[in-house]
Amino acid sequence: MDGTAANEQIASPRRAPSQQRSRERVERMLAAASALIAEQGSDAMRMGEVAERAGVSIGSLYQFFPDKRAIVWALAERYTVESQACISEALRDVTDAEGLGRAFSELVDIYYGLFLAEPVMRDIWSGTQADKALRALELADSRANAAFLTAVLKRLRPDADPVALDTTAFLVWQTGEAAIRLAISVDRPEGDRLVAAYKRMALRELLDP
Amino acid sequence: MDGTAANEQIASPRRAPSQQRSRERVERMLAAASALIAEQGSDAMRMGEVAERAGVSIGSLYQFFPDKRAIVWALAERYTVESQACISEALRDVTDAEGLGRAFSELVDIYYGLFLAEPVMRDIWSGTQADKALRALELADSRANAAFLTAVLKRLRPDADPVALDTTAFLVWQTGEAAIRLAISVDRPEGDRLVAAYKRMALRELLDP
DNA sequence: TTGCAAATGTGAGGATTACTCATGTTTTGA
DNA sequence: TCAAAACATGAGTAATCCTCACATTTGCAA
Repeated sequence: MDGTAANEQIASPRRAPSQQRSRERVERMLAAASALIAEQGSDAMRMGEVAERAGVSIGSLYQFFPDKRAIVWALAERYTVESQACISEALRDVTDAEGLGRAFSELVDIYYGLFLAEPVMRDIWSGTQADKALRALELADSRANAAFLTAVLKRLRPDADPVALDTTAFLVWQTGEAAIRLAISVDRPEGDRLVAAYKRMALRELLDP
Repeated sequence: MDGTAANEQIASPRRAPSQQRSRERVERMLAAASALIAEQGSDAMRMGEVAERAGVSIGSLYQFFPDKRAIVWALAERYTVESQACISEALRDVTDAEGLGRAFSELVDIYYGLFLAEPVMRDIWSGTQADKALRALELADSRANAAFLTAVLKRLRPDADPVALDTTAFLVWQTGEAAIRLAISVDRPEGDRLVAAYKRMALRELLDP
């Protein structure tokens, strides 16, 4: 996993941990950051607090992370990799319209549940769009996820315009993330209704050219 | 990312300008902030720079704006008020499905154009979701805009479940904003395709229960 | 006009925080 | 064994938001 696509702009180089001891310490730093983001949000997260909670010095933090955003970025990348594997698997074996309907619905539920349950993910995807680099990561991630959808669509409709299918998949994915973000920021019952409505709308677009 | 903690919920109130002189100065402050946001983004905007460019002292800035966010908020509110009037007018006279189709398509184009043309708006709506208060404003704004759509839907389908119509309108609006945000962050031709695809998807949902 | 309170204007300085760097400690590998 | 590389430290630096004590201007009643 290179992940250099969105890394161009920031990337002050930092040493990667090569010893067992430092690898464990980096894990503690990430865990501390994750906990703090869950409690207060990434904006309110203080580097000194991360260091203190991880039981390391401020200097050690900067030994492995070039700046504050890099910590959030590292956490975001983990979720990204994890969820991409999940999506790839869910859509791999889809061969017909009904299968797509089932898989898509399931996928939306999984994402919705993930956002509801993971405060860090929630914060990262709804609270760091100000950051150009993270926004680029999100866009690249969204494109990659949409590509799985595109592949399925091409299998279902081999004669359709590939560019149109690509556009549809990208749109469906991006609006899906928006719908879920919306759903988690309102009351639970309304959120559930919104997610259900989104599924209907998106599936119609996916299944009917 | 920001210099100072924003742990407090809402900014403390500040005196509103009551004299002609101060009203003009506040205008200059907002104009300066707008220009700086257009140039560098709201995150990179420095209060000292705003003051200097407006030809006022730092203290004067804080006389009328409790903090940095308040300036961005004030600019955002202007656009909000303006666009709400536009939406209300566009949807007021819709009485049939065809009319809704036309009005909706037009509205999406207007929004798309606005986002493309106004760097400040672009920054505000894609770069301030980190801010809890601004996110709340955006949500309230979205709800208000969706309400215009709901009113139209109720006129077109008086027998349908009002809650379902409400959900549909809210979903369509929110995903529309997401689609447009996506469209302006990719290449122009792809953006145009995405907006067109969104229109198709949303209109199908709006017109067909 | 005059006087005075309220509104407005000012900018040096307080407070916070991301980040650096000189220096000390531990691990590696030959 | 020992030198070099990796790692650890935390006081200090720079940047920035925002305050506050004091100066100036404006509105307005006497």
